[in-house]
Amino acid sequence: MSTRHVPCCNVAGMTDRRADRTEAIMRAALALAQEVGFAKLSIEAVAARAGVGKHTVYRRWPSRGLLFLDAVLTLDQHGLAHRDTGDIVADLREVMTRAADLLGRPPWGPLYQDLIGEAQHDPQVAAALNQRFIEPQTADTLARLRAARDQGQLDPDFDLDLAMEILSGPLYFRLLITQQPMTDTYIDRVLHAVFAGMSPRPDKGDTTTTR
Amino acid sequence: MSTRHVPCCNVAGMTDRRADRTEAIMRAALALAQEVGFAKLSIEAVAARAGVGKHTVYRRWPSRGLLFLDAVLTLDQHGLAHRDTGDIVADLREVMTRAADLLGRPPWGPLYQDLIGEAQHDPQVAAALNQRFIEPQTADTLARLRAARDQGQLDPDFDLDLAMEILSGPLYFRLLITQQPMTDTYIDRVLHAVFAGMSPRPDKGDTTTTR
DNA sequence: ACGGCACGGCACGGACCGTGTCGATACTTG
DNA sequence: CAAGTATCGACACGGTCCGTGCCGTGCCGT
Repeated sequence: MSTRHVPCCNVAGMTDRRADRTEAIMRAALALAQEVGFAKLSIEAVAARAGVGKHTVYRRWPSRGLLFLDAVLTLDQHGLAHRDTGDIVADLREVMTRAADLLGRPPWGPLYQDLIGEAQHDPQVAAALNQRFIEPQTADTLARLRAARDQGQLDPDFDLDLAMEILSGPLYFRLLITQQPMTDTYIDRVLHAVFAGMSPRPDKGDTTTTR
Repeated sequence: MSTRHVPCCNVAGMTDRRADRTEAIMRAALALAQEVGFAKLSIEAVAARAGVGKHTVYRRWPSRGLLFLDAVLTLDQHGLAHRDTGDIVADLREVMTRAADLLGRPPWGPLYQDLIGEAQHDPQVAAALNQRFIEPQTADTLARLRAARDQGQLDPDFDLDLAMEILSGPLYFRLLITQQPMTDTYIDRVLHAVFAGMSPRPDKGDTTTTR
């Protein structure tokens, strides 16, 4: 009874045959999703591609959406942690640029988009996505903002939570709604808007407009 | 050969039997979607509920997603047009509040959420949603912002496009990602952040934080 | 050597898909 | 009013995929 009844995604520490199948299934799901998109992703096809019986998939994941979530969240999040160079805007810009590159462009962009789409239909996917990706990410951003405020770079009553959502919101709006590209200049515009209005130093820089 | 080959949703001007079926189908789709959600919405069930053959559905809509789009966009958009009372912030707040009520709460909230979710999988739905709802809405917002700038309420180099996306983005972020409610106080915080930083008058008001 | 467990393969009933056919019905045209 | 035509509902079809049950096999620890 060593590794039994582990519901899903407990890759670390599994040296079993079980771990091999789990990884094979996720890899197959990822490859197929890139080829045909999540909408046409079937458990049957994933199992076949992974060289695995359907049961082996169903034993691990209760739904197609949660399998897809696990597969997509294998993406490398290392670049999305904030450094502290002392310059809050530069540090935020670095992560925002990397996030836009990673989540807004192939190969991960369309998958991430599909994942959020599925989260709109399936509450379990939505909850897991928040818990396993969004919340850690926002916590990191908030910590960096709080450090900047403590260092006196931001006004003491700077609204950290709101700033985080104003930094993220427009990027998600572009990704999910208008589906325009998230360019570096756009990120700069957002940063300028937030930190010209809310920081103590009214340092006017570029107001470059794209359109 | 009068009303033939009208692809879809040409309700106005149809007095045919065709119009009756079209409306019956959309009503059935809407009702079923509210009951079981878009994920479990099948053409068969819609046709059965509408008392209609499947062909009658397929003749009008090429996909389940586009049918759902037409059904959802029957919502009443009247309250989402900006007035011009002379106070840009008040006018924006009015529409934002109404939009949050309409699109963020039952009965339309979950449907709108599902619709955006489907847009992530289906480019046709995404394009149509933008063209038929998002773009008119943003155009209206932009027009109101431009009027305010022309009236001298905003700085001449105020970035209108960006402001629009900073006003919308955080609300969509809450609707689609964190799924937190879009409260009136949150709308006020967003408005304050944008118009404290970008308007010529640094009129500090409420910095009410919810959490 | 043995017992248990996860495995792959296979088959099943069921839900929907998208299409085809057919006779009935309503609208258009002359 | 009558002939013609487009659309309709009903039904049937092959196909895909779902989720589950069963069976024989191979790997595992004991």
